[in-house]
Amino acid sequence: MKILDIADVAERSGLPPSTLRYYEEIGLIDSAGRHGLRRQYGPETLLQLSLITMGKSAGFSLDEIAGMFGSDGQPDLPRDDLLTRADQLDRQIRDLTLLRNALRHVAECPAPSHMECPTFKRLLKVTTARKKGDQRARKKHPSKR
Amino acid sequence: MKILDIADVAERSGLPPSTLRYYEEIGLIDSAGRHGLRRQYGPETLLQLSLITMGKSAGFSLDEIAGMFGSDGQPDLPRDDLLTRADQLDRQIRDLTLLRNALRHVAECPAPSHMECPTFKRLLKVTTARKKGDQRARKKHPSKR
DNA sequence: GCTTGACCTCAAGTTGACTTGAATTCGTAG
DNA sequence: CTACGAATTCAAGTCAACTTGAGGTCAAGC
Repeated sequence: MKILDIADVAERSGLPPSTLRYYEEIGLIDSAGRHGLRRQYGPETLLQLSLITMGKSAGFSLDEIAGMFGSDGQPDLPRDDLLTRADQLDRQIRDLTLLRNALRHVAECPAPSHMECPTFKRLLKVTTARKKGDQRARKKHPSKR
Repeated sequence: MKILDIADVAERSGLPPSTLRYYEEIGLIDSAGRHGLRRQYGPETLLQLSLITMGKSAGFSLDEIAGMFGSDGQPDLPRDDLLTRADQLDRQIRDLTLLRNALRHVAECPAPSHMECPTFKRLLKVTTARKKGDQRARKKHPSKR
């Protein structure tokens, strides 16, 4: 079964057809052809959609994701950029881990006020030490619409 | 130095004053008072802002964050909910780790086409196996605006 | 060969999270 | 006491990422 129509892809990816059309419109994915009007997709589309979904949950914008993987799904960034992204992710993973620990902690800690609890404060202190220069750089590449 | 005015908080948190006002407007934070018109904040606000920033980077909406921590910064969810959130985070951390590994891999792998590379495909396969029931449950708690 | 249902297009609407701008109000330095 | 600069309010604007709706099209089953 090499070819999937939009309903199949929607079903398997969990994304509504409108979103798939939208992603195609902004050049994030490509359809393999049409059956009548109906869009048909190759199986690699499912992988691309996984990448996109992962990227989104990583906090990347669709624009940034489009920058990481061309519409053919091939990563097309220079090595350095990819590694920079990976480092960003490392930081984010650290933060999430912290947040998770904080949540688990407050779920178990019997202290009446968590802001008083030394463990909790320690958890927070780490992330509080974030400087102000770290806003995500706005990339303004010519929107390909 | 117990009390900070909005400029200090902006400086230390890295958030613009407009955002701080906005957060206050939607009930996410509270100001401790005014000096003339100027908002003054207690030091705990900085911690709350860290939590908010972490939560955002974890992909939570401001509404959800408001649900996790009351405007006093005290977590006020039942234990079970907190643990559920923590589990969500675990999954997300797994995904991000995967994505990071994928990025690092393609930065190093010499294969001409990554979609052919077995290592890359294996990395993707894991997340592709996501079913469709997993949309984040829309919580419709009465927006407190 | 006609109906039907799922898909199509295109424009417009929505939501969340802010930002911007005009007109106004203070506290402080001179 | 006046001027200045920074903060204030409130309405409106912006941006990304979709969704919705009206009106049209097709291929497959009957």
